[in-house]
Amino acid sequence: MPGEEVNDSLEAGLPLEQPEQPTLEILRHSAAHLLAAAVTQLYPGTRYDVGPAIEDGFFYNFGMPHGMTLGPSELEAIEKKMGDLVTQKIPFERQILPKPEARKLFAEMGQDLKVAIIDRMPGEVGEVGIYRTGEFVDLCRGPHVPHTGWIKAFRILRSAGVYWRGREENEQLQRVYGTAWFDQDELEKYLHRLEEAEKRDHRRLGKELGLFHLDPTAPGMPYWLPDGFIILSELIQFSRRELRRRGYQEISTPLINESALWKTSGHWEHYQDGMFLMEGENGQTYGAKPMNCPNAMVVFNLGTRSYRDLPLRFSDTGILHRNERSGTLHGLLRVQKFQQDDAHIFIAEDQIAAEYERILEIVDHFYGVFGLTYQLRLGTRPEKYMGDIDTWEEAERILKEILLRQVGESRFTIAPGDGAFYGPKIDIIVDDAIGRSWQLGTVQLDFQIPRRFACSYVGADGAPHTPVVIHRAIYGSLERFIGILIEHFAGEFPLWIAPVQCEFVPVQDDSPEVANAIRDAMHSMQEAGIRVFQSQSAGERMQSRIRSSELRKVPYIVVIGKRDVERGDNVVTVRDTRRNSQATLPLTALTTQLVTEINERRLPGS
RNA sequence: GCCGGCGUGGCUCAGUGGUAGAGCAUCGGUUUUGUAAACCGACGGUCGUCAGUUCGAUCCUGACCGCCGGCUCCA
Repeated sequence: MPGEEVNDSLEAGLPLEQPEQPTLEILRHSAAHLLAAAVTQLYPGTRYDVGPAIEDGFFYNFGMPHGMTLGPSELEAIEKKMGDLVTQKIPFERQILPKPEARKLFAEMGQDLKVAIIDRMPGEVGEVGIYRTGEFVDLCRGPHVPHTGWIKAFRILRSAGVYWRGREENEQLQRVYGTAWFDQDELEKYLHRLEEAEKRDHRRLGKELGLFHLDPTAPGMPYWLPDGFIILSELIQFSRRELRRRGYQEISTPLINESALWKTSGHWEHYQDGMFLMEGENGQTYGAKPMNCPNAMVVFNLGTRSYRDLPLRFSDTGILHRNERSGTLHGLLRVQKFQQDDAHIFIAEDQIAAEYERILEIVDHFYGVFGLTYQLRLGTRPEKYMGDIDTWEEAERILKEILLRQVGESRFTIAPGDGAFYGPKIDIIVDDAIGRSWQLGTVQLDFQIPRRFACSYVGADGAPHTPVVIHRAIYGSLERFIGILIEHFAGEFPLWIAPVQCEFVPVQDDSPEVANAIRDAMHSMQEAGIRVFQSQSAGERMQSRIRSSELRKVPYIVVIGKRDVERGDNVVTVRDTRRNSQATLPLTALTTQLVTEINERRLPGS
């Protein structure tokens, strides 16, 4: 639901055609009007702004009288009032007015926010639509349901303070979010879906499965606990192997650098707010790195580089710190400490397209391994940018061309102003459990920073040239990537990254024979590289242990008891918790099966 | 940073202006069990922090810290 764009042209103008059957979108838009009608009735003097239908619901923004804010008790009253208006079956009445007349109407009602919308409309619009719902009048193109009685299944969900027109320097309005459906059953289903999504929440699963910890003494700076660390290191190991094969060289660089470095790179001027700064002994200022790029420039400059060395690919899985505004942190998905599978690739200008192609191939490979579907997004020149506009436009043109050629117009979007301060970028976007979009990987084109560090290589012509740099991260932030993975798999990870791959449960825990059999079995699986674990807690019943393994989402549970030992054939019964099935097979066969599943990086259920 | 909400034992949550409970987990004992919770008992909290109101505050007020939902910002 966040970041919804409100398009004025949809809000105001000539009314749209009424379809034969109202759609969900129409219903929700009408619900937004109903909400505004309720609020203006309850709180006279309320100024109303915009109220569109959004995914799964609707909202409306209000300028409340006397700086009033909307809390739970107000929301309850509003929902009740809406219910009253529903039973009255008030018709939505359409009217078309010349623009000046509409302006006058809203001005007389003191609805300055509506007047502002009219004033922002393009000059060629001569007439606008007005919808009346009893006393409530809204500037609107519609269409709407015939009357308020249609809005039977709705729920007010929450309120939020939002800046008028999304700009921080503007007045803050009160936004009320709600959801609406055609019938009660669909509403219930939606609320149920929200509950299900909550069970996949990576913060909840992270705690339940002991993957990571966020301590109040280090807000937004995750601790990786043993089981979570296994996931982290498996991902890094996988990436390392793939990158080495593709000609990357790994380096490691300082976490803290003196401000001189940041001044050279431009971070001092353009990114200081996002950095943690500290004093040095002699009064110098140091900053924890928010990005690895300046260090990569230092490494590049250590030697005389030739065009024959390019592309020169330095990967750096460094830990970064970014000082975020409080209130923006969110579990692993928005943090102040994270590790990136970062790399900086130094190339000649004519190598840009080919290198991008190679990188986008890696992206496709990596995301495919996890079964993640992603969107690409081109981020263009931001307000705070470095360098000259011509270079920027050239870079943006190159990236757009690459995207058009590689994936086609339908597979990417453009986010104006979303580029890094040193260059435009192509981002990889993935959704979380409740449909919020997050940027993971990023492939950024940079003509600026190498110039600032006076990087150069000797060209085939014998003359010095400035390299172009591609900053790229495939996972992006490992923290964020793992957060997404937790939700994507609901904690049921592919075997190759599952912290515990196989757990052994004894039927009797007072039998030395059983204990020995388990020890031997575990040993042989460990030798094959499988992460095995023995169920602890003496005195528990087998059922209780199985339950506890299931809750920790252990993929395979092997139960061994006296009967198995007496048979002496090394045949075990394994429970496949993902398929909820059981199989009886020789231990060696089980080992082979798991090793194959790990090596093939098979997805759960495939 | 802004708006709203929340902050009680390791976890999930009750509760009251007279300094607190439950279940799970942990620990001890009994049980030795064949595929999602055996039974009995014990330990455990200065109720986020700091001020204030009050005879007395976990409960009321304020500030701060953290968290949650949005806004803004971003990997």
